[in-house]
Amino acid sequence: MANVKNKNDAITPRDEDFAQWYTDVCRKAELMDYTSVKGFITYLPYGYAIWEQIQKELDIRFKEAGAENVYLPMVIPTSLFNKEKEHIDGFAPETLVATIGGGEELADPLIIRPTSEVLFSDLYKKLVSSYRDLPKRFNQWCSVVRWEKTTRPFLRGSEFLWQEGHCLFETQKEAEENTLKMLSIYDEVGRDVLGIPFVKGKKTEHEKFAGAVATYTIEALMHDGKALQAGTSHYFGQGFAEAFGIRFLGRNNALETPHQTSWGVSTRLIGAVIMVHGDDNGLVLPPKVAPIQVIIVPIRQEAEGILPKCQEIANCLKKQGIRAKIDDSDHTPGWKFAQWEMKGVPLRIEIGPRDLAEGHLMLSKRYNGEKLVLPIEEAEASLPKVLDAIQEEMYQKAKAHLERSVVDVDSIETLNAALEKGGYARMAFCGGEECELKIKEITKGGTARAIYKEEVPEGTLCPVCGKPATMVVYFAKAY
RNA sequence: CGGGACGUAGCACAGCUUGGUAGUGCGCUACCUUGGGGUGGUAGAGGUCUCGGGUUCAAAUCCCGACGUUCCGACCA
Repeated sequence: MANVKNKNDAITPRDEDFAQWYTDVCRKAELMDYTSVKGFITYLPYGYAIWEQIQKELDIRFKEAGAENVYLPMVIPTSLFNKEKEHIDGFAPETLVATIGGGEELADPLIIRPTSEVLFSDLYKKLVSSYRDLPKRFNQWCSVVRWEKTTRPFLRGSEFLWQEGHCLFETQKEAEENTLKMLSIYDEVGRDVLGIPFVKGKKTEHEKFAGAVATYTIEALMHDGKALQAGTSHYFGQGFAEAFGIRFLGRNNALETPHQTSWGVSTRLIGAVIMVHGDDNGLVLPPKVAPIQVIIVPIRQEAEGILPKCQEIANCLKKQGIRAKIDDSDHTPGWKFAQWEMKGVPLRIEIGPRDLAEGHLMLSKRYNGEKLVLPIEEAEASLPKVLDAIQEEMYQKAKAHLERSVVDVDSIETLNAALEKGGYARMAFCGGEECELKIKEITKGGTARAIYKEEVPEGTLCPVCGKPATMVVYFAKAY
C-alpha cells in the first residue's frame, strides 16, 4: 500500500499534508481497510462501532419524530428507475447494473440502488389510497452503491452505509415542515453527539438534489478549511408522486396527489468527525460517539491492588452507562497511551501504586491533552461530568473554528481571496446557475454550499453578471 | 475520465539501472528484562514478489496489458 506508513511510525502531521494525514488516521485507528474492489471498504470493528453509536442516536430521534424503520430491496428494475426524468439524469451515470441472473441475461437489468426514491414511491403507490393512510414516515438503514470515479474512505465510496427517510404527506405545508424538522434533527445530533457545528440552509438551484423542489443541507467545516456536506433533507413536491401515480382520496372526496420528502445522512459523518476533531496524534472522538469513552491504564499492573482498583472504577463507570475499558495487555504504559490516543478515546485514567498510596487517579483529556488529578472517592460523581464537559468543550472549540472562518465579501476578488484562505465566504449574488459555474471556475473550486438568506439590501448587484442579486450564499471549497 | 507516484511477509520499505538461492525494520510467537509517554535483549514463525501475457537457458528485475491504492485535476445531490 503506497503512502501508508507503519502502524508504529508517527502519522503524517496534519498541517503538512491534510489528505495524507486523513488516510493515515483511518488506517491506523483501525477504522477501515481496503478491499480488492475499488471504492469498497471494510468497516473494521472500531469504525463500525462509531457508526453504531451514530445510528443509535439518530434512530431514537427519528422514531420520536414518528418515523418507522423498513427495508426495501437493494435492486431496482431499470424500467422502474426510468420513470422520473430529472432523477435518472442525475444518477444514471453512476449506477452499477446487474445484467445476468442465474447465468441468464436479464430482460430488465437490475440497478443496484444508488438511493431508493423510486422504490419508496412504488411502495407508497400500493400502500396509500386515502388521506387516512397519511402521513407515511418510513426510514431505511442500508447501503447504497454509486460508481464514483474518485473515492476516499468514508467521504466518498462506491458503497456506503446510510439511512434514507422517505415521507409522504397530505399537504405541502406538512411536507415542508417535515423537511425542516429532519434537518433540525441532523443539526441537533451534530451539536450534541458529534460535536460538529454546521452551516445550514437551502441549496441553490444548481446544487440541489436531482428531482427535488428544494434541498436543505448541513455543511461542516473541516480543519483544513474545506466544507463537507454532512446531510441533506429534500422537499420533492409532487414530482415523484405524479411520475409514479401515487394518489389518494382526500377529505373532500376528490383524488389528490401527496407531497413527498426524503432525508439522509451517511457514514460520511465518520469522515467529518475525523477531519473536524482529529490531530497529529490521531483520532479524537467526542464522548457520545466513542465506542470506548474511558480507557483505564494500570501502571505496574502486577503490583498489589492495582487491577482490583481498576476493575472497581470500571464497574462504577459501567453502572452509570459509561463505556469503559481496562487495558491490561502486557504492553508498556507509554505504548498504551499512544495507542488509545490514536484511537481517539476521549478520557484516559491512569492508576498506579503511587496513586493508590495517595488516594487519587490521574485523568487525561484526549482533545487537549489536559491532565487532572482526581481523588478516588470523587470518581463516581465526577467522571460523568468530566465526559459531559469534554463533549461540550469539543463542540465549542469546533464552533469557534467555524465562526472564525466565516467572512462577508462583495466581489469576485474578495471572494477568491477568502476561499483561498479556506472557510466560508458569504456573498450576495443572482442565484443563477451560470454565475455559480463561473465562480467555481474563477475560484478554482468554490461552490455555493448553502443559502444564508433570500433577501438582499436594495440595489445589491451580482458581482458576476451585474444583474440584481437575490440571495446571500455561503461559498466554500468542498470535499 | 486526464496527469503523477506506487504495488515485494500482517505493515512500511530495500532489491530492479547492469536478469542468476527473497532482504531490512516494525508487528507477530516464546522466554527474560522493563514499566508514570511507543523498554531492552535472546530465540523463532511468516513470502505463488498484485494478476495475465511476452522475451530468455533463467524474470521480483526487461517488454506489453489488466487491476488496485494514493495525490492533483475534471465529474459528482
